[in-house]
Parts: sequence; structure tokens; C-alpha cells
Amino acid sequence: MSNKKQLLIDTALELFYNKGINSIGINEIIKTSGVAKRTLYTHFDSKEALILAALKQRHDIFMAWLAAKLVGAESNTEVIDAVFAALNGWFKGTEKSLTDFRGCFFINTSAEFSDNKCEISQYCSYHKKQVRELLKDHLDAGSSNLLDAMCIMIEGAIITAYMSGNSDEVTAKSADILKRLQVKRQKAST
Amino acid sequence: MSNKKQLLIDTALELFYNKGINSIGINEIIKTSGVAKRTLYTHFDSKEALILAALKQRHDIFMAWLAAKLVGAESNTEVIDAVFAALNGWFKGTEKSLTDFRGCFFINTSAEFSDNKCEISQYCSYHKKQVRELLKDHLDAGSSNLLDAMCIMIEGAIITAYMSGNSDEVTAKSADILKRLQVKRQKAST
DNA sequence: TATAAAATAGACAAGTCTGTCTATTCCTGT
DNA sequence: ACAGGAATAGACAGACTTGTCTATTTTATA
Repeated sequence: MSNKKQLLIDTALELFYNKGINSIGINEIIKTSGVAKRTLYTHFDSKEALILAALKQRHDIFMAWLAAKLVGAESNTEVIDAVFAALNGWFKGTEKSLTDFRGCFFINTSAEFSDNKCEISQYCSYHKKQVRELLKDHLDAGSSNLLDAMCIMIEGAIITAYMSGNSDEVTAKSADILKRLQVKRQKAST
Repeated sequence: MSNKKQLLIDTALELFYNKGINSIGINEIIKTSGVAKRTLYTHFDSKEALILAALKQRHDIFMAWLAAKLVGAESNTEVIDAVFAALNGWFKGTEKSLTDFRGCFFINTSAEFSDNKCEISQYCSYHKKQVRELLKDHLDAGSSNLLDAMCIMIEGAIITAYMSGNSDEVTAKSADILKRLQVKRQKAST
């Protein structure tokens, strides 16, 4: 991939994530990146193509980040702790690879594109499915209820942290709730 | 309040909620409502003022709807059931006063306005706080952990239902999780 | 060193946006 | 009946949008 193409994707992701896709025009992206408009349209057919490339880039970064956080988490409880400790770092802006927290790029983008059949919205849903798959691979077999609960809690934690701003409390409580379920479900299944 | 002013608010809310605020221009609102542009600017100083009026209208409708759903719910368990049965109706589009489900207007709007100090973002946070207060009033005294958990689960359920589309499953699981906590906490506090 | 690909600046088209303005008509209360 | 406020249609300003185009320069490779 060309240097310029990657620079455009990086710039677009940063601006789109921080300011919202509809608030950022092509002209701002080329001005910030210092790349000529003609070059942008050589590499991308349209703004939509650039948006999709930025979403993919964020997806790759996010998945790599989350996968790294899950290394070594071998029990359900360890996964819960690892996930919400990681989220807390994200919310507080201390996770360098994710940059400053401005909510979930995929949730935000879904909110901006109302047609949920369009490729952009579909990609946002795809991202959420992939996160779920990654978590599933780290939980004990047969933990589907915990997986469902964890996915719901993660979305709730992201929104609550973004709109209320109390990261520590939200992540601690979310992890606590899931661990309580975990204990109960182990008892019940015995 | 003038007929026209209310008509403008109703039209703006419908269009903003369904298509996103940045995707809807003033011209579309006046065309849909059949109101002259001059009239709009007589009643509202700017598009932002109209957005705030639409947010307030949605807030009032939503709070009245939720409050009605909570009438008669006197135990924590009844509140949990009432809330998630109500959410399920919302997600499925059977709650007439809320119109077809397109996610939470306040979450979506927060996603579109990146400056979280601006009046619009502040109002979205305010809405979430008010929902929390309403729920608090219906839960038993001293249920603050349940209240926190419920608020997180509600946000998670909204996002999950919107992005994945499986309303029944999400609401059933969310309610189930909270009820399990409830049982546990009652035991612990005895 | 020659050649082809890549990138450049920026004018331009055609459309959108918010908000202002004029000039006219409608409606309501006294 | 009449005055004053409310609403009307729509032109207009000025700024912005995405995307195209030309003409030139840089860069990399053979």
C-alpha cells in the first residue's frame, strides 16, 4: 500500500472518530494530511470508500488490541477481569493504540448512517459480531449465557462511560455483575 | 404555543430521529411540514434551537412513556420486568408514542455532536440522568447497585438491539441477569 | 539516464447548507 | 371593519459539500 494511501486512511480515521463522519469533509482530510485531492480520488473512488477503509483500519487496530489484552486469560473470571480492565484503560485514554476515547467508532457511525442496509452500517454490525467471536474463543465452552451478558454489558459500559464520564465505576460494576452471574451459573450447572 | 411552532418541532423530531440530525437540513423540515422558512426562523433562532426543542420533546414523550410503564411496579423484580418488557415493545416498534425504533435519539445525537460541552450534548446527558432518577424512585431504598446495573444494562440492550436486531433475546437476557443479581443481593444483605 | 507512475496545486462544476430578506396575504381580536 | 401580528413564497448571500479536471512536478525503477 502506498504511503499516501495509508496516510489518508490514518488521517481520515483520526478526524472521523474525533469529530464524526458527517462533520468532516474531504477538504479537511486533504488539508490535514497534506495530500492532494487528486491523489485521494486516485486511491479511493468516493468518500464512502474512504470511510470504509477507516472503519476497517479501526476494526483491525481494535481487534489486535483486544486480542492482546486477552492473552493469558484462561478462565471465565480472568476474561471478565481482562476485558473490563482493558475497557477502563480505553475509556481513560491510556491505551495508546486506541487514541483518546470518543465512544465506539462503530456505534457512532451507525448513529450517523440511518440506513442499516448500507455497507457502512453493515460493517459496523460486522465489527460487533467479530468482537463477540473473539470473546467466545476465550471463554469456557458452554458459556453462551455469559457471552451474551458480557456483550450487552460491554455496550452498556461504553455508552455509560461516554455519556456520563465515570469510567472506573462503570467498568468495576460491570465486571462485578458478570462475576456474580458466573458464580451463580456454576452452582446451577453443578 | 403556536400551531406552526409545534408542527415544526414534531416534524423536526421525526426527521432528526429517523435520519440523523446532520443528514436533515432546514429545507427538508420546512418542505415536510409545509411551513415557510421565515416562520421557522420567527420561532427558532437557529437550527440548534430547533434541535434542542426536538430533544426536549423526545425527552418529555419518553419520560411520560416510561413513567406510565412503571405504574404499579412496586418491587425491584417488578420494576425489572416492567422496564425490559417496555424496552422490548419499543425495540419492536409496537409502542406508538415512541414511533419506529431507530436507537436512542440521545445516544445517536451525542454521537453526532463531538463537543461534549455543547448544549446539545449536555442535554443528552441530562436525559440519561433523568431516566436514572425515574428508575431510582421506583426501586426499593438502598438498591443503588441494582440501579447502576440496570442503567448499564439498558444502554447495552438499546445498542445491542439496534445493531444486532434481536430484541426479544436481548431484553429477556438483560432482565434475567438483573433478577439473578437481585436474588443474590437480597441473600447477601440478610 | 530514460520512462512511467505517482503526486502536486488548485480551479471548477453542480449541488448543498443555514440564515436573511422582501413583499404579500391571511387570521384574529376588538 | 380594521389593525397588528403571523404566516406565506421564494429569491438571495455566502459558505460549504463531493468529485472532476488540467497542467505540472516529483519519484522510483529498469
